Amino acid sequence: MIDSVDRMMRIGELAKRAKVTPRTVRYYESLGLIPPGEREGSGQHRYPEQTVARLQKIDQLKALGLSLEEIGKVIHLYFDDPSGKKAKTKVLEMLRGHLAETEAQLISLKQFRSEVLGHIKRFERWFETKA
Amino acid sequence: MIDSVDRMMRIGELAKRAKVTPRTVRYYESLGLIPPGEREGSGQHRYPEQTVARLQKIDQLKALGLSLEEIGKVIHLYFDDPSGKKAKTKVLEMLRGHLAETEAQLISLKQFRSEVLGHIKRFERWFETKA
DNA sequence: CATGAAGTTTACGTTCACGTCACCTTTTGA
DNA sequence: TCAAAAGGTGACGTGAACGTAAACTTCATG
Repeated sequence: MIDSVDRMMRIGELAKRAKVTPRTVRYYESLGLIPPGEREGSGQHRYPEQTVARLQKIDQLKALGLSLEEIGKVIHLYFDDPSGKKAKTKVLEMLRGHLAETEAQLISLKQFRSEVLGHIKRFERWFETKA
Repeated sequence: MIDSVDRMMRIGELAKRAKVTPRTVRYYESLGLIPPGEREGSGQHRYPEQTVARLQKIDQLKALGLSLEEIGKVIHLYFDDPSGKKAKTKVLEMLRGHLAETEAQLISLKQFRSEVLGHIKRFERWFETKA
């Protein structure tokens, strides 16, 4: 347990495991999306296991169409273990807001889908009348 | 008929009629999306009536979500092939591609929604056990 | 201990679809 | 005729998310 808890890795391994490039890791770190890797005096960073999951979560959120800036506003909710009622209340608030945004996105995405489908159907009808 | 056939206009009029800016006209021309306006020795361009329709068609395709690069691959079909069948077939292909992306996004967005709902429920349970 | 792989910082390059000067030439209208 | 309006060209700006090169330091291995 002790080993698995404080096993640290350097940027190359972290990047490979999260399927991103070291450049991306540094970029995200500069944006504060992932916690700064501890420096071992030598200047090299050391990252904990958890950071892999964090990078993967960022990737998931990106796939949802969120910008890195938007991700920055919510990513900590996934990894900070908030203590105290105030903190949790606030997290809950933010989650609800996040959910609302997600619902809104769902709606507009469905809207967009039906538009595209409409275009396709018009094309299909056009082909029928011509065939 | 003769008049309407070779009535030529300068970039300002063209732009106004197509509801774009002269900058956009030049940009599209540089990309080959519209045929180069004839130069009258003075260096000024003269565009035929048809170019208005071409700009409008570009706008329509943009509204469908096609990039200017994608539009470049099909726009000539609308004006070379009078039936427009080839063009529409190709646009249809592209739209299907876009639709596939949209569907994929919808799926992951729904997944994400249920994750967020899970978080909220966990918080609610936490509040219940504490209240 | 020597070397090559890996890591660090700095900083410019890239894509998209134009906007916005700047500076010069041509056209138009009173 | 002469100033204002319009046009032409070149080049830099925008914003997001990194890629890539350069020049140097540190790590790991035979």
